[in-house]
Amino acid sequence: MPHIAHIAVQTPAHSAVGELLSYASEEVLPPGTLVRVPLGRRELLGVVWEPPAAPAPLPEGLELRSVACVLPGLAPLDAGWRRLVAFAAHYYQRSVGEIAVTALPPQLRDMTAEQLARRLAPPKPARKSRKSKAETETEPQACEPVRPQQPAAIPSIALSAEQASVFAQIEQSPGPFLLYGSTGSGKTEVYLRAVQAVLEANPQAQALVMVPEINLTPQLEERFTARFAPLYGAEAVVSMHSGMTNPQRLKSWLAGHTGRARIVLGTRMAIFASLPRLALIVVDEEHDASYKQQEGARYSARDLAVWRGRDAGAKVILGSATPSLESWHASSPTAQGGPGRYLRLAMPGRIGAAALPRVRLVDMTQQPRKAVFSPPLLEAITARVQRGEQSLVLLNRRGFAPVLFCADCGWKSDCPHCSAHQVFHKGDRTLRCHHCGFTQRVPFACPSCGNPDILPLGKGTEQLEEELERVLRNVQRPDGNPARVARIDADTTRAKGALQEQLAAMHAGDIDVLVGTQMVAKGHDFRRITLVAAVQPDSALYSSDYRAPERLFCLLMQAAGRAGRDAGYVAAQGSRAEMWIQTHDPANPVYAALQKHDYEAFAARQLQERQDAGMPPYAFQAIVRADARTQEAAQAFLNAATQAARDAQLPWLDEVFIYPPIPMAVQRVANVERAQMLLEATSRGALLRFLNHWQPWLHWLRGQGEHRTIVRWLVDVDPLSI
DNA sequence: AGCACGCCGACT
DNA sequence: GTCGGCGTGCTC
Repeated sequence: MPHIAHIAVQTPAHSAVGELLSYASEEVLPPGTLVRVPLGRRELLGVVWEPPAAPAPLPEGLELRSVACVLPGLAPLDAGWRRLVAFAAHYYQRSVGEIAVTALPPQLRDMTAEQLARRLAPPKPARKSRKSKAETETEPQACEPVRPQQPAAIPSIALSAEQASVFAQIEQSPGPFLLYGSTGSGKTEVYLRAVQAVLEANPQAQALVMVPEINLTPQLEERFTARFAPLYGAEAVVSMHSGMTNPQRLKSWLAGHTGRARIVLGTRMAIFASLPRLALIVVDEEHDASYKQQEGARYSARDLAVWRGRDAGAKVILGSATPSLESWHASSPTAQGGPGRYLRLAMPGRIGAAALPRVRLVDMTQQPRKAVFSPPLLEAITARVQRGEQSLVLLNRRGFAPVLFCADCGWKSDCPHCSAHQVFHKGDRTLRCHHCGFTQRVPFACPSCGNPDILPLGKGTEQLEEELERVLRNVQRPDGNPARVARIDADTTRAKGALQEQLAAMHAGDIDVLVGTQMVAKGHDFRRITLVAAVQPDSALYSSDYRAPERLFCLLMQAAGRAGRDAGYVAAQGSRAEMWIQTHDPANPVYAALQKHDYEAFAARQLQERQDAGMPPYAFQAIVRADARTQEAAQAFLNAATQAARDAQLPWLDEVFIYPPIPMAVQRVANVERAQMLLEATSRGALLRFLNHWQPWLHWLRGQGEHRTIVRWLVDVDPLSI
């Protein structure tokens, strides 16, 4: 007699198809088993789930179909992984199936049982020669951790007193920890030690180490491989990020799932890795916005890390020089004087006694108008080129100019599909919309009035590079060669390996001045930079987003951290590392705090403001967004959704404040109008429970006649920008 | 979301 | 006469 299996499949987030689908199965399939099931005319990957407490009755007249096959050779995904998936689905308002299937390596989705079996089969020795037999005999079993007879000399560095004290606390207490250490204080060494400790304590333990960006994985991999491959074998360290090919991702995933991988390094997606023996999670640069997924299921890998760690009994270390206000708040003593939820561990010192860079503010209201580079900044850069030191110039805007402009008729290079300008890219003579990708040749004359003299308005990295090349043309390095300027942004690093190549050129000293977007402000360890300049950081101060000052402060602190990382080098040069900021508002408290390198004062001030205004982390938010052909239709949907919640008197509604819908900052993208509505509550639980009750109504509303025109709707819990 | 079926315009 | 446009509807 066949059994009923409840399977999580990737049903679309907003379809009427229910959470778990029921299938017939000859055998009892344990939860976590990976199966392929028929759905309509397709066959999909699914995960067997525990039966729901109250099984929904099958729709009338629907016949149960059978599980097509069980994927062979794979242990079921364990209960910890399933709890994580279930929690994320519940918290971020998605279906279990969507989270479960997207958390698996993509290749698994369209692999047949035979293909997988072949993939899992141990590679057959080509020929049974005596030599190869001898080799396979001495080789350890694939599933056993590779352990040399005698542990190789551990290439670890002696810890500073600060590092040692922090490490001792990580050993002694359960965490979670907020490792608050300034750039260059040696946080990575603490991570390495913490990982080493858990791997030594338990021969099966696994550690997960996350970084915010793909770009940062190679250097991380290098350090972890250098430290741990000699001890546990090269197989023991694997990476997981979206830059890998599908076969690579499958390989890493299998290594984690089977326990062969002891250390998994990756970006936010790695939080969903199957790690049956997880003992430690490290979230480096925990403040970074990249940990929040911005499409599909909008999860925060950092927040999930804390949850997963607690659930799995694994320690969690969140590290940052400029922690998110949420984490800072969570690690502060409570109002009653009790300990915070996180244990804060501070490492204020910079390794090697390198002083933090001196922060210099240039008051742009006192500088020649229209100059991108103030004369004193140019002088400072020039002097550094002449001394053979490197400079880094930061501007968060790609292209040559953000807009083209006709002074005669007022025409601007607006994107025809978005409420945004098309950016002028001089390199390939194009106008490009950074929102929808629409690209055109640059017109020879104003398309509106024929004026041949259309002007670039504002500055992008391309223009900075060009201008620096012009100004530094006659400046010589100590070796007599002319100054060399280079640029790193998404445009110059599109080709595979291009970024690594350019970074190598920077490390080799082939570049004197590097212009870049925030891509280069994060994490890279340039030894010979003694000057970092933010040429136009002000715009973030006038943003409507209340998190903008926090983001700006973090970015500038991090950028400042790029300067003078090699104390010996800076001292030998007889100079001091400097961070230059060109601003029209030098009195702004963000810059004042930066000048003193005083994150704590900045955080205290920001938190006070947040508390006064009743904003996160003192309140909890969600956004409901609707996209439609017209702004009216999008807002009408949101208004109707609010009305439906009121009419139905949904539970918890009283605990939630629903703001009226407003157009998004970029109102139209690719000819779709976008509107959003903010929800606020003083209790996370109330907000969540309300959303869970509301969701079916949003589905239902979508099907009602007048709202059929809606392109999509979505919920963003704990949004990062509003 | 896929992937069907279904009913009307310009082409080998 | 077909190829194909995307509107509507269904999937355990």
